[in-house]
Formats: sequence, C-alpha cells, structure tokens
Amino acid sequence: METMSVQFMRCLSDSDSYGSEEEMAIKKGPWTEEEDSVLINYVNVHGEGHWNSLARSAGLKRTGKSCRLRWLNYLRPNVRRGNITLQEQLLILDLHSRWGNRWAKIAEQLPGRTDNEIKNYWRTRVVKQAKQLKCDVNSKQFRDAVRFVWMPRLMERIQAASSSSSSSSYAHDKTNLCNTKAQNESSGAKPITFCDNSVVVSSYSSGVGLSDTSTTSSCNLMGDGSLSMDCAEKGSMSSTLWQQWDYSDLQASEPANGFGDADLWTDENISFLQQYLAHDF
DNA sequence: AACGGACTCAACCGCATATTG
DNA sequence: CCAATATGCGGTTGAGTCCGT
Repeated sequence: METMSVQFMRCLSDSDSYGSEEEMAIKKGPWTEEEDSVLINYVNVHGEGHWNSLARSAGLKRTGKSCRLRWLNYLRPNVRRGNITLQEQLLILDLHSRWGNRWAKIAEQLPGRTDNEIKNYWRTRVVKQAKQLKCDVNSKQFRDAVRFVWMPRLMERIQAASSSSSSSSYAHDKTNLCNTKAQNESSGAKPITFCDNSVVVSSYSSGVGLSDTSTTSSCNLMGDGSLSMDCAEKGSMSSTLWQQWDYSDLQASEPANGFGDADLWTDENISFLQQYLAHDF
C-alpha cells in the first residue's frame, strides 16, 4: 500500500496561504495512518471546521478540503462501511427517483453513509447496468425499469430475507429507516417505510426532480409475503409482463441470510429487463 | 504463474454558494 | 457593497484489487 507514489506539488489554489515555500508543499494521494491519527486527534480536541487553518495548525501538509473530505468520508465517528444493504439500495433508488443526483441530500437519509459512497454505488452499479441495457440512465425506459422491476424485486428480497432471518442487523436497519422516516416527514418528504409489515413505495415521479408527477405507483409487500402493485400511469409496464415475473428462481438464488449478497444486478435480472424494454419499445 | 481488462472506491478537481472582513 | 476566503457539492480520475483467460 505504501508503495504507491505520493505526489508533492506546489499548490497555489484553494486559497491556502502558507508562510514559506517549504510550507507550500502540499501532499496529495492516499492518507497514511499517521496523518489519520493526527487529524483525528486534532478534531477531537478542537472540533470540526476551519479546515484550512486546521491543516496548518495540525502540521498536515494537506489542503483544508482534503482534510475535510478525509474526515467526513472516512474518519468521522459513525461512518458506516461495507456493503450497501438491500434496504439502502431500495432507499437510494427511491430517493434518486425524486431528487436526481443530489447525493448529499440522499446521503442525509442514509445514516452513516456518505454522499461519495452513494455516488460510487450509483455509478458502479446502476449506471453500469443502464449501459448494459443500452439505455440512458436518465431515460424513461430505464427509470420505469427501476421503478417497476428492480424496486419491487428488491422489496421481495427484503421481505424474503426478513421472514427467513430475524437477525439483529435487520432489526437495526429497520430502526434506522424508521428514524429516517420520521426525519423525512418532518421535512416534507415521503420515503419508503419499513415500520410495519408492509413496504410502501409512495408516489414516484417519472421525472428527475419533484415537479413531474406524471406517474404514481404503489408497491406493497403484504404480511404474507405476497406483493401487490398499482400503477396509475397509462402505458406503464403491462400486467402481462408483470405476471411473467418468475419469483421462484429468485428464492433459489437467495443467500441463506438474505444479505450475504446485496447485489441485485444479476444476469438473470438484466435479461428480464432487456425483455421488458424490448417489449415496450 | 502471468497477463490484461473490469471493477471499486478514495481522493482530487472545478464550480457554486456562503461567510467574513 | 465588494473582494477574499472558506465550505460544500457533484463530476471525474486513477491506483489497487479482482477475476477470467
């Protein structure tokens, strides 16, 4: 890890003012453990903020921006690391359908997750699959596919996992999402809820942003595990196609605990979507 | 085992907005 | 009010890792 090159460069940008030429040597690239502990100790004593002066006072040869980013995305307490859970994936898809690429805003609804992480998830998983399906990630086709195929399928898997496992991590996730719901309601948003036996995806906008409300759909995971879905939009995914969905194979491919593999983007799903898209257009 | 392409994610960049003097 | 500086955000990059051949 330490073999990677670490660049030093004269940095005149970012409004960093250093007293001497030597002090202007700004380090870039991956942070070392030593730098991390310096930053952690400094923030613990002096608090967050004033990043440029923090960088200088702490003796870190980094820009204030770099310190801030490192703290927020990695060192800050309660940063949640590891795989994005199914619930989180569902929430991301839901919130992205409302707010578009407002990563920071979306991240606020996922406790412990950073905007960077969510952005990376979107680009590496969702955008990649859109490309594989040969459609634009912002196209109506793809948004509908996400809304009417992937999201219900995610809910199905969440329900399957919750019924086959009463793991504490799931209970924890539910708690987090309930808290998130409370936060959202106070701010006017209407998120997916996980607080009871049903999972309700309320009122999707088919456009990126909140103003376009041409589509309303509601997907419900019932207490018995069955899925019901209403689409108010004319011309949306046909009931025939919807009925073609084969859930039996889904169960077969589900990991034992339901969360071992949180990735939904399987070849199987992709080929189904290709069928869906080909049928619709 | 070696190679190369695909993938992931930490970190950087540029720009917009907020704050300060 | 204005300029300088700080902060925050979204887009992009590239080093390291994974995985198939």
